[in-house]
Amino acid sequence: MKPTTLKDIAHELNISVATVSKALKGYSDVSSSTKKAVLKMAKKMNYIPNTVAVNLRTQQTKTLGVIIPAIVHHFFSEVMDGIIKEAKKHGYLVITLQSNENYQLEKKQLILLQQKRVDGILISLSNDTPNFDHINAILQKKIPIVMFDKIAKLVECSKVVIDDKLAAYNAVSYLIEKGYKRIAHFRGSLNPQISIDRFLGYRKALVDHGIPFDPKLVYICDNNDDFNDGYNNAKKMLEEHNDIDAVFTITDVVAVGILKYLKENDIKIPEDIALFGFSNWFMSSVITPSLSSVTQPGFKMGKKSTKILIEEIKCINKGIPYSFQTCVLPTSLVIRNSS
Amino acid sequence: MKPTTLKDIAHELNISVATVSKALKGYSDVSSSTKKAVLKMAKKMNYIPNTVAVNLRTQQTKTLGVIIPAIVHHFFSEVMDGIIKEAKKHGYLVITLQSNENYQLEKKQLILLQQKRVDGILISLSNDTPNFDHINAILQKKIPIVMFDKIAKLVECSKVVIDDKLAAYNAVSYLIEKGYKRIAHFRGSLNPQISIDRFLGYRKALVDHGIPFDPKLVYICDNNDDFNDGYNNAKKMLEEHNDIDAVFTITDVVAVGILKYLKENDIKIPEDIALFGFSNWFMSSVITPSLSSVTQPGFKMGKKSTKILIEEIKCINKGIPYSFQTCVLPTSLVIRNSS
DNA sequence: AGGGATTCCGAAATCGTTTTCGCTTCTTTC
DNA sequence: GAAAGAAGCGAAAACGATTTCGGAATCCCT
Repeated sequence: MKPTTLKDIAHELNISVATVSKALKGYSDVSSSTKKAVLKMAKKMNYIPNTVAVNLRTQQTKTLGVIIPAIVHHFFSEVMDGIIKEAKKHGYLVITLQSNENYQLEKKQLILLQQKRVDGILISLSNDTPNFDHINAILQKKIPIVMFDKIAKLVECSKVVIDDKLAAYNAVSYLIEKGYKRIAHFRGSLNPQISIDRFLGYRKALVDHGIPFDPKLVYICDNNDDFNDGYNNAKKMLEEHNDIDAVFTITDVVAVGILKYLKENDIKIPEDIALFGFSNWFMSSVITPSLSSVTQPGFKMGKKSTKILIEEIKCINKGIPYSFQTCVLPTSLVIRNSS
Repeated sequence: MKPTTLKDIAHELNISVATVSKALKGYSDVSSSTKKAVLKMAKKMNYIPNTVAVNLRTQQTKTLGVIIPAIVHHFFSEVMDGIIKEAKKHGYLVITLQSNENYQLEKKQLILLQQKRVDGILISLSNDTPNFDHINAILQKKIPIVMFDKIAKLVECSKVVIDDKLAAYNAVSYLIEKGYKRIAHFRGSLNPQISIDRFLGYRKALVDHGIPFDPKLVYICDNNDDFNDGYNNAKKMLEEHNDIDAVFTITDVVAVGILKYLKENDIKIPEDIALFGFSNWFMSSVITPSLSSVTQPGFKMGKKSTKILIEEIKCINKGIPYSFQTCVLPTSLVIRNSS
């Protein structure tokens, strides 16, 4: 009924627990005959080591904690895939927590992870995280944290990101070079760095190409419902302006919302209004018209973040110092029929 | 540097570890004055209980293990959302593992979860899982397992599913009633129950409506690449038959693959060929033409599975017997422009 | 004042490992 | 044949909590 323990094996073999443990772990001070006997008995009794006990003894859990805003999101599920696969490669398990874009919850989840004594934490910040004391508090306890995607520039830890500003700059520059002149921007919430950076890239592209920046052309999508944010703001935009010829959006789903509204109102894409999304969701390649977008390497981001985190954990275990790194993953433009 | 322990608090207050523990846990045999002092000191020293030690002592981890084929999948990410949220409600954390549709890996992951001493396991089987000994082995150790979506009917444990056969039956019946007569089926791998059931529903609908079942109209999509499976088999189908007027697919992405091929070849949907998908991905509502589909309540499935699992864990802890339940979640047809 | 009840606290066992250190026993060597 | 070295094993401490049980101190009551 109860799982087999070392003690059970030791008792069965009339030897000590210490010897059993050492035999199983390949210590050299165990004769090959007893080692063989232990191995055999362990298999016979279907021994499965109790990780909880091991964790307590070794003071590490071989477990990583992950906090993301939401898992039902193509990008984040790709990141999770990368995290889980890379962690597995190094013998780590991962506990997944969601912040639901909620600061209070994010704080609670961090405490939970500390209780669980995870060896390290991966986090992508929630939209309404106003300060980073909760992150710094953990860092200062020497628990390594790697931030990805939605990061805080001011926090001193390793980070894995894309160059959001540059990517946005390139996308908008492409639109401009294609001849579009009145380009609106559907941005995200005001807080997150990615939202700020993509906006800055948008603005810089305009200015650099001699197009005046008009704040009235910037719409904020911050209801955590990208599709309807896009749809509703598209309506609003068309009521307020009749000269928009392109829209650059914070993410593909917003663009799809716009697309829906435009099609319903017989506005041609890209002839009347062009669209350019961000993140390159699978969906974007199959809708009509297909949506131009910026690739955002979620899987790689997950893998790289995890790799860095595990390296840092290793350093801490060995007591050797390490320095924080910021890894910027490359992006590219995928040009499709919407622009 | 090291996290505060009960011993640290006890030492600081010149009382015993036992008393500190009891004070923190609200035992009645602690005077209110010392309780107050302990609480204060715990806060001052920023005490965070070590779950690993608690787990070892209490012999449970308050952790659930989840094994799914892949997390990068809209349906499974919804399930995960449901699982994580329901688990959190009951104070459980979840460890996510992927089987990559691989039987060997699935087995290994199960062992990992046992090592971790999770209190219960949620699993959706991989496509190429040929037998269920590995599942039964765990069940017989009295570790509760709840299967969802891709289940094994023969395994005796609780299950949460939809009625795949009925849902498929309804979808195909709808097509027939709409006047479609030569209806092909793009099915999944041969192994999984859901794939079998949806096929059976398809066949029964034909037969019940007096349409002969033609095995030549069944195409197998089993390359773990739904989109291209749909695309390539669509090509094949059109080469082999010229009278198909509708296709019912195992999942939406397959249908989207077909859709792509049909559009490339100027075959009108639904005039020439109608399409009916399964799972109702978000994508299906925004592509052109929008895709009819069967709703598959992923979030609910995750929640319900977790709820049942935690109930079973409770029963085990209390030593009261329980019986396995099979919960069949309702589905419905979403009729859109593709049929 | 004496007895019983109550209140409060702590020693110690326990969960299942890992790892150090010391103790035998055996082998080798001159 | 004695000293030195090696080989093999086990006792015990430790990780950080929980919980039982018993003891000491205080209280109340006649």
